[in-house]
This record gives sequence, structure tokens and C-alpha cells, in this order.
Amino acid sequence: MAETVRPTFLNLPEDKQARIIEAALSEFADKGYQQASLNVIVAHSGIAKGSLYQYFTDKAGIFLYVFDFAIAVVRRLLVQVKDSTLEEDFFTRLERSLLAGLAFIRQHPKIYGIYLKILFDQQVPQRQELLQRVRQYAADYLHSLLRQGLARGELRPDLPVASTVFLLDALLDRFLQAASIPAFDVVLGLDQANAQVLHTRARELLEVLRRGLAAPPPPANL
Amino acid sequence: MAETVRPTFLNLPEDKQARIIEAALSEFADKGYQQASLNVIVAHSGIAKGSLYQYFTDKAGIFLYVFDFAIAVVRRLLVQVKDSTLEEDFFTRLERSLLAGLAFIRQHPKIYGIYLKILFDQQVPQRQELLQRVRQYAADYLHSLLRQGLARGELRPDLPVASTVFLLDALLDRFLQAASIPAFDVVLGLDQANAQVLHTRARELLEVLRRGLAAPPPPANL
Amino acid sequence: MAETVRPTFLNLPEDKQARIIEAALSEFADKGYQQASLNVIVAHSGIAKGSLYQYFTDKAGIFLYVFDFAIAVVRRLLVQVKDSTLEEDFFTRLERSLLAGLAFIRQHPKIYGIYLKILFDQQVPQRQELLQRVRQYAADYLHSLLRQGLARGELRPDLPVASTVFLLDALLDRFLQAASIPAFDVVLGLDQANAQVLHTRARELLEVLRRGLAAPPPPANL
Amino acid sequence: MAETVRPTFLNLPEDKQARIIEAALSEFADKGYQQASLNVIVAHSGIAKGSLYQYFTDKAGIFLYVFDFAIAVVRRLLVQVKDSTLEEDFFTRLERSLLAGLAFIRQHPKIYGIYLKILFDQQVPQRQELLQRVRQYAADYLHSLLRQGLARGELRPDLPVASTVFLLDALLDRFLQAASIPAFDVVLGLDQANAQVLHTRARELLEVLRRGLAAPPPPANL
DNA sequence: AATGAATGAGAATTCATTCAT
DNA sequence: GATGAATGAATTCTCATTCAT
Repeated sequence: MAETVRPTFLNLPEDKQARIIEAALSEFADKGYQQASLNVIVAHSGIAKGSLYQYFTDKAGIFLYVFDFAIAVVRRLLVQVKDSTLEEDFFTRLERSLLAGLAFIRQHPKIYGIYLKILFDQQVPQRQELLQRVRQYAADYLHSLLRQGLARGELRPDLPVASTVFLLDALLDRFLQAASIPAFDVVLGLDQANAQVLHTRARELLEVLRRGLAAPPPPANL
Repeated sequence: MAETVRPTFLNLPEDKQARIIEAALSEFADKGYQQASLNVIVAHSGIAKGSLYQYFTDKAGIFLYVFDFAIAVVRRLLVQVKDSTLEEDFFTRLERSLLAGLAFIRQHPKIYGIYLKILFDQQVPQRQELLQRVRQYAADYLHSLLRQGLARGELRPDLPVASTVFLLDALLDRFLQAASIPAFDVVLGLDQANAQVLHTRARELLEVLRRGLAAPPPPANL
Repeated sequence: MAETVRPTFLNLPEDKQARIIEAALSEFADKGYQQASLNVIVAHSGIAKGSLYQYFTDKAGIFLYVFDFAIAVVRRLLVQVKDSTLEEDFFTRLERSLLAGLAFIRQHPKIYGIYLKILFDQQVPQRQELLQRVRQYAADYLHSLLRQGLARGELRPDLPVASTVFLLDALLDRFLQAASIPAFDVVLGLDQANAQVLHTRARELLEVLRRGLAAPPPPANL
Repeated sequence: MAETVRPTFLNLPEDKQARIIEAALSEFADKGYQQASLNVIVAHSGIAKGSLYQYFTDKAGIFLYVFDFAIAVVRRLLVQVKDSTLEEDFFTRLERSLLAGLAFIRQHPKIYGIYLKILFDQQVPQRQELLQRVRQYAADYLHSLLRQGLARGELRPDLPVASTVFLLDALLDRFLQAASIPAFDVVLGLDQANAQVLHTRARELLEVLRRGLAAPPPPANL
């Protein structure tokens, strides 16, 4: 893989690096790859136009770097949620994951924004690969939850695993989209995307899932 | 709301209108709003650049017009699927809807493409409103299916309707996305997005849903 | 071969075309291909930057067009000199050619300049091909002169034709270079490249050639 | 004349100097003066960008220094060829010079390349002067050969010396150009510029020259 | 003496929009 | 009503040179 970041950037004082990453992240999240303007990024970073090219090979280089940065943040979250809920049962873990996701996009809206932008933008460099990385994280995460749930007998043993991963992924991802795109309120049945209602809605959804996925209770007389 | 299309356009011979709509639809579906080039559109329509501005107010005007056009096509499909399955039970209607959707994006990839492009593009004019219209159609459609299913006793009577609409919408929409975006293979559990496997997967998913949503069978001894 | 000029340019009023060709020719002759600045060309033509791209596909397109234009001028000269000296003997034709060349570069210094620039500039688009066209004209021209001279018995019949073409080409071309590049005065034996001395020098050179190439006089006693 | 090289450079270890000269020579020979990039030079030299400005005043300074260096190499060759052929007759010396030239450009293509690049590039600093130095060497060299040939009676006594120097210079220089620029094949009468054919062609040319320049043989009966 | 980060002017190219014909 | 030439601001990227450390 070709280099994208120059050592010059990594030698920069941390706060300067942070300012640049922040500016680039904002711009890419706002406009997508092609439409993002390096002029805007340098203006917000307070650096000269030429400097950007001392730091990165080109526009794609900047993008790939901030994307990597963003992915690292997400991955850290997933690992942390997974580890901190190891003892919980499947449905609790699912709920905790969903709530953690909601909290994350509220705290890092640009990171979620950059992912959404890339989803359907053909022009993004190495898009196929970037998307697969993200989706793979999600799929692995859900697989892991499912396996544990099955092992513990919390889920119907005849569950078609692949389809269930897909279903959960669609649901979780869309739920997060709905939380960031007001237009989705209508399919969420909300008048307004406010946090309180979202949480209620989340619990109802999990209830539906529980019915569809959970193992039947043991016969009463046993 | 300001005018977007000029009467001049509507007085044009139908085939000329069609050529222009087709060219614009292709370009917007391919590149998204900002990235679409009017030069490409006029080149493909075989009209002069200046003429475009006799027909529409500006770029946004063209976009909004073809988007309306696309929505009308979708709406016609939904109505038709709804009407032609009135007699079926809920789960059959759902399956037929999903298959109709798959057939539609294979037949009208540009229309589906323009929707996907707009989903997360902040720069699209009146995006909020356009998206709401689309999502509203889907929500209404699913509500209608659900209501009939409940009325006929095919679904658990205690189903939280709004959450279920959301769940179904997420699932159907994501399923269609997966059919057009190879990167989703991984969460679909596919090695390759081929039509045969997609149909199998669709049936498995519906089975999970049936378990989660269907009314319990009446007690045997009654 | 890809298009380089757009019809737009050819539809322009002739004086506007002429101003643009003139400006481009000047700039390319002055700076060579890569170093030439489109900014300078538009400034001298008095047109907007964007207009250049309505007229030509890109920088290479502009260059190739003015090069073609220049070649056409040169070719017209060669044809005219050739035709107007058909009755003369070989050495007279050579002298007339040399003088015509001197007159030409004095009248069209930019056309000669663009040729010189391209000679050693690796970056020129289609350089190999362009150069070959120019050299081929010269070679054909000299071949034609030589053939006639041989046919008329004005030249030694044992003359190695290819080598002689090369020798004449080198001499004529270098002579013209010397006339445009003062630094060559030193190998021309001039203190100053003034027209009078150049003509004298030309005649001396032709004398040397005559001795080397002319057929020996017939035996005296015949 | 303003200083171009700084003492700092001359105090550098010889191998470091050599690396820098080599890198600069390569770049200038490859791209010409303006198009050459100091970035490339520092990258190939393995020194820091700032250091270049400790060693030389500016880009022109670097160029002039390596040009001087290149000229010194050429001059050494000329002296050596001249001295090692003192005993030969004029035409042999000429042939040996031509072959030495061919060998030289094969061995030092960059030095010959930098000369070719500069020949017609108006932007080169002090171009006029640099070119004159080079041409002066060639003229002096040929003058010296001619004088000796005349003194020994190997050449027609009525030879116009200045014109002959010009003729020889044109021929030799163009021959070398032809050896490096494929486009010249056509005036050399070659299908392919291969070394074997070049040598044959060289001998034919010298034969033509011999006829034009050599003194007539003494009357047989004396 | 050596470094390498910073700079900003200038390069080629694109494009929505206007307007005279 | 139709045309298509004209525009200029915006785009990404390069590069010689400066200067604080």
C-alpha cells in the first residue's frame, strides 16, 4: 500500500495534529470525499495551503488518514463495550450495545458522519476496502454476541446465524442512522428525534427481537 | 415554494422531455447532486447548454424535477404491489414486497441509485423534505400491511406497531442496499451477492420475523 | 487520434482566432511546452481563462494545434521554393533554399523558435511524432533536390545519397540555428550575426560543398 | 559576477560533494533548468532541503556550478583526444574525434544531455555565456585540427577556414545529436539508430568530406 | 553547519450560470 | 425559443525559498 501520511505530520506538535485532523474530519463528514475542499480544511486548521502537502501525499492521503483515525476510535469503543458486558445475557448485551452506539454518535457525530458519507459515494478512494473493514467489525462483533448467547442457551438453537447477524446489523445501524437523520423519524414513529423517546423505542424493538430469537422457556413442570 | 421547472419544458415534445429526464436521472444517480455535471447532461440529451436554463431555473430545479419523476415511479410500484396482494396473508405480502423491491432495483437501478446518493448528502436541495416523502411512503405502506395483518389476527395483538414498522423498514431497505452494495456481503453472510443466494437469505429472514411477529397458533383443543 | 481543437474555436471570428494563435505561439516559442503558462496566453489574447477550455481540450490540445499551424506555414514555404527553382541547377537551388530559410526565420522567428524548443524537450506531447514530421519534410525536400541533381549529371554519380542528405540537413539546419542563436557566432567565425556576413558565409560554404559533391568537369579535349 | 557556490560546499567531504553534483546533474539533464526540481535533487543526494541553500545561493547557483563541472569533463576529453592523435593525418583525427564523441555520450549521457537541454532554453541563467564557452571549445579544437592539416598540406590551401570550421562543427554536433535523438534517424537515413550503422554512416560522411576538403594528389609523374 | 517545517504564488482544469444573437 | 460563447471563481497540487531551532 502506498504511503499517505508523511513523517512531517507525525513530527508535528500534538495540538497542531489534532487541529488538522479535526478540520479534515469536519469537512469530509460534512461534504463527502470529492466535495470536501482542501481550502476549507487549511482555513479551519490555520495552516498554509502548501503545508498540507508537506503532511500528506494528496487529498486521498488526508482522507485515508482521518478515516483510519476514525476507525481506531470506533474499534476502541466496540472492544470496550464487549469486554465490559461479558457477564451479561445476550439481550442485555444487545441493549447495552445499542445505547453505547447512541451515546457514541452523540459524542462523535463527525465520525459517524464520515461513515455515512462514504457508504454511497463511488468516488471515495479504496471505498470498497474501507467499507468492508467497518462492516466486518460490526459483523464480527455481532457474531461474537450470538455465539455466546447460543452457547449459554439464551437463543433458539435452530437460529440461522448469518441471517440473524444481518438482521441485527440492519437494525442497529438503521437505528443509529435514524438518530442522526431526522427524516427517519417517520419510520421510527417519532415526531421528533429526542433522546428519551429513542430509548423507549429501543427497548420495544429489543422486545420484539427477544420474542423472535430467544429460546423458549423450559416446560413449567420441570 | 419557488418554481423549478419552466412551462417551456412542459411544452416540449414528449420524447425530448424523456431524453432530458433520462440524461439527468443517469447523471444524478451516478454522481450525486453536487458532483453531477450539467455539461454531461446536455451532452447526453443532445440539447444546448442554454436551453437547460430555458427549461429549469437552475441545477436544483433540474434535480427536484427528476426526483419527483422518480418518486412517482416508485409510488406506482407500491400501489400496484399493495393492490395485487390484498388477499394474501401478512407474511406472504411481506415476501412479495421484498421480491418486488429486488426486481425493481434491478429494473430501475438509476432510481434506486438517486435515492441512495441523496440519503446522506447534506448538500442536496430540500433534502430533508425529499427524504421524508420517500420514507413516508414506505412507512405508510408497512403500516397498512401491519394493520391488515393485525385485523386478520395473523399477528400478535400486542405488537408495538411503530417499532415493528421501523424494524421492517430497516430490514427491507437494508436488504435492498445489500443487493446493490457489495461491501454489505459481509453482514449478509454472503461470499458473493448473487440473486439465488439473496432469495434464500430473504426467506430465512422472513422466517425469523414470522417467529417474532406471528400470532401464536390457537390452542389445539379448542 | 483524439480531438484537440473544439469546433467552438473554429467558429470564432478570424481575428480572434489569430490573436489566440499568436499569443500561444509566442508563449510556447518562448518557454517550451511545460514551462509555457496558459495564464500568459489568456492575458495576451485578452480572453478569459475558462474560454481557452471551450476552444481546446487541454494544454496539449492548444500546443498541437499551434504546432500544426506552424508546420503548415513551413510546408507552404518549402513547396513554393521547390517549385520556383525547378529550372535551376543543384547548387543554385541549394543556395536559394538557404536564403529562403534565412528570410523565413527572420519573418517568423516564433515558428522557428517553437521547433527549436521541442527538439530537446522530452515532455512535449507526441514529440517523437511531431519531430519526425518536420525532419521528414526536410529529408524529402533534400532528397528531391539531390535526385534531380544526379539525374542532370550535376553531381558525382557515386555520391552516397543518404549520407549526403544528412550532411546537407545538418548544415542547413545548423546554419539557421546559428542565425538565431548568437552563441553560434563563434563556430560561424562571426563577431556578430549580421545579415550581410551571413550571406557571405553561406556562399563560401556552398563552394566547399560544390567541390565535395559536384561532378568532375568533362575532359578538356572533348 | 555574483557568487554562486558557497565555501561551505567546498569544505564538504568529497563524496558528499560528488553525491550532490551527481544528483543535480541527473536532474538538470533530465528536465532542463526550469523544470528541474530541487526536491528531487535533495532526495537523491540524501541531504536536507535547507542545506542546499547553505551550499549554493539559489537554483541558478547550483546549475551554474554543475555546468562548470560538466564543461571541465568535456574539456579534459578534448585535450586528451587532441594530444593522443597529434601524429595522425587530418582525416584520421577527424574520424577519431567523431568516434570519441560517440563513446563520450554513451559514457556520460547526462553531460551531453545537459548541453542539449540548455541549447534552446531561453530561461537558463547566463545561457548566452555558457553556450559560447562550449562552442568556443569546439571551434578552437577544430581550428587547431585544420591548421595542422593545412600546414602539413593535407588540405586544399585555398580552404575558407571559418566556413570549414562551421561545416565540421555542424556535422559533428548533429551527428551526436542524431545518435541521441531517434527522430533524427530519418535524416540520417537509418531505420534504427544502432551503433553499427552509425559507424558505417560516419565513415561515408568522412569520405564526402575528404573529397571536398583534401588537397589534390600531387601530379603522378613528379 | 544542518535541519526540515512553513509559506504562498502560480500551475492546469472544471463548471454553473449569463447573455447577445 | 434556441443557441453556444464567455466568464471567473473554485478546484487540487507543486515548488523555490526562508527561517527558527
